[in-house]
Amino acid sequence: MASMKEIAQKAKVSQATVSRVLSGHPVVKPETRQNVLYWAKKLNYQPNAAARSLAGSSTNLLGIIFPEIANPFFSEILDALEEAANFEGYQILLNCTHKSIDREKNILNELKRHNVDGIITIPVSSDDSAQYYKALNLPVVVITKQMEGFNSISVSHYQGGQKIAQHLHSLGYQKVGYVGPVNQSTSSIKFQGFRDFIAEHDMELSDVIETPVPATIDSLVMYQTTKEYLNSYSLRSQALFANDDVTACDVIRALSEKGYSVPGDVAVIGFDNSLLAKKMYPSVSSLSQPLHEIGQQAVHLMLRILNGEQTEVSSYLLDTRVISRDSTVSTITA
Amino acid sequence: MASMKEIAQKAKVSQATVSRVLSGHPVVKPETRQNVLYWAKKLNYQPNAAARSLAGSSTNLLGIIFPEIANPFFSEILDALEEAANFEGYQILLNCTHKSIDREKNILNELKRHNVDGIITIPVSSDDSAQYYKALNLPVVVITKQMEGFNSISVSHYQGGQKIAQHLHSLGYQKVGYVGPVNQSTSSIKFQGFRDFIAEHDMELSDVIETPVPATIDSLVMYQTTKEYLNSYSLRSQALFANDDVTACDVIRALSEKGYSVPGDVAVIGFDNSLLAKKMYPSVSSLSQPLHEIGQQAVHLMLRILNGEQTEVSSYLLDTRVISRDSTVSTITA
DNA sequence: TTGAAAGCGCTAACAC
DNA sequence: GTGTTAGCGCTTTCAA
Repeated sequence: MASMKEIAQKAKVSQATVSRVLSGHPVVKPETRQNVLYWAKKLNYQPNAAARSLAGSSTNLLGIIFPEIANPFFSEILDALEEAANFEGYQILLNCTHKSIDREKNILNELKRHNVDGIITIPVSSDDSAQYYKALNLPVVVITKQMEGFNSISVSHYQGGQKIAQHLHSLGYQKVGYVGPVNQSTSSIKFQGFRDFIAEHDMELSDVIETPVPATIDSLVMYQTTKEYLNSYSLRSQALFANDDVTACDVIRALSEKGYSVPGDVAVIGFDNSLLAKKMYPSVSSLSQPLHEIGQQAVHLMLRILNGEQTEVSSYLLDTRVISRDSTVSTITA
Repeated sequence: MASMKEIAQKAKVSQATVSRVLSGHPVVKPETRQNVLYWAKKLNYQPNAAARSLAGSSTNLLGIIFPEIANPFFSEILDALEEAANFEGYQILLNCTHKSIDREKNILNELKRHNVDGIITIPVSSDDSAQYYKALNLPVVVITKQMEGFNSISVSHYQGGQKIAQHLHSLGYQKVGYVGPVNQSTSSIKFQGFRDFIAEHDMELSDVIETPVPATIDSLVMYQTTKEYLNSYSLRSQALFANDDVTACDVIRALSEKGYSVPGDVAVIGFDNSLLAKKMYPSVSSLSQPLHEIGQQAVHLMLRILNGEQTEVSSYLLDTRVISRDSTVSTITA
């Protein structure tokens, strides 16, 4: 690969001048600049990232930490993240915790070695992960959730839960239920918003189907738990709020297999508005998180931090809205 | 961050000795080694990747090039790729072409700058992309398709098309149709296998719904094209082969909206066996590509190349099989 | 078995 | 405006 040295020789200037030209330093004489640029182009010069990094400049590397990739919710965000980062001239180092805090620690060490300029992360735990990120002393942007003391881009899960309840309320459903984890961080917040709205309106929480947090997207645990519940109890709800779209799909399957029609007998609404909700037939109503925007904003926030334009820590909450589809209001003509 | 120099000072040896110990050079005296390791651990030493790279060793960086991320087919492979790579101590530089060959060229330059050890890619075009990869002079592994002159891990799309036809044949469907692009590389090969099987058996290709290649996963073009076809012609097929699972979902929606029941009136089968096929209700029959294995094998093949254990170019074809689900054989009790 | 020293390609401070 | 020079943290000869 062509180096600055070669360009310097061809252009008959010093290597420092080449550096000046290529890093846009203004003092160079126009014709010298032209000449250097000519040779740089001719030799298809690509700056050596390692050398740049070593010599003290930035790496233009962003570390990305996700719990899981093969989940439409995450992969849509990743898509946006990649696009925004590359547009801004950054490369992405992709890492996956699989929800293990030990993996997360290792990843953090790896990213440190590679001198990433910053990290955009969905941390394993909002409580336990914080110390490790703090110790890095690097710009960090947390996404899809909040972590005390860190910049974040997310949505209000509490308000999301409320909006879901409100949607069901506006459709006239009075007895409603919830399917999902009840103690896990974001899930419990959604649930709380949901319950609070119910309590304040003429509604009743008729069923709570508590599920474990699934380890991977392939887990059948939400389906199984729902199926068992339906086998053991008679469902009292007219509408069910599923903790996310994956769960919603599983709930619809379980209900359908037990002979309930959706939404005829029971309405179902998910959370995230990921690909699954859109592609299912009947399509699944869902609370829309602006996935693309989360990715984009995360990158832009990171850039502001790197440019010193943003120094104080802040949490940005993006807007959500209910996307009403077939699973709560049928448009299907029988 | 602790450097070798610091360790050298603490351990009272030269920096060269520290390097020897940490890179596993055998000549070091055991007690010296122990001492150095003690300090390395104590200072939580992390080797500086840039310095390593610059000093001539490998970067442990793998470039990954995908056309798109927010597609379950790709994101499942990416998941496996990340896991295998990290397990082997490699970091992944993720890049997305969005099916543009210009983007692809830029990405290749970016990866070159970062001195990646190798590239695992789904090239934009099996014909036009080749030259740019060749020019890099880096180890390349192509996945999910084949590219002349390059190592690859994929499945036989021709055989896949045949297996689909065979599956439909074995279920007694005689009039069958196809939905998807007919001229695009892999799609046309699937279609050819499908047609050849039909020609050799007592079957008839009754409908061909040609669609454009969708630009993104959010494209509604397959749905729309199918809907228009159904509006214009009366469907003659008893079963439809959809070019991939995303298309299958769209086809099921279009059919259902037109009053066809699936599989009662028309059976539908997809290709890839991605998340969508599994999570849909009714679930979608599909030709299973071993997505996890493709990712894993790609990384392992890359390692063999990097270790000089594999020098000649070869194409590996992994096994596929039909996963029979609700959309071809209903298990749903009405 | 260990140390000294060169050099990877670049940035940035300093001198002219 | 431009050249010279000193590192950045490591790997790798070459000597001792």
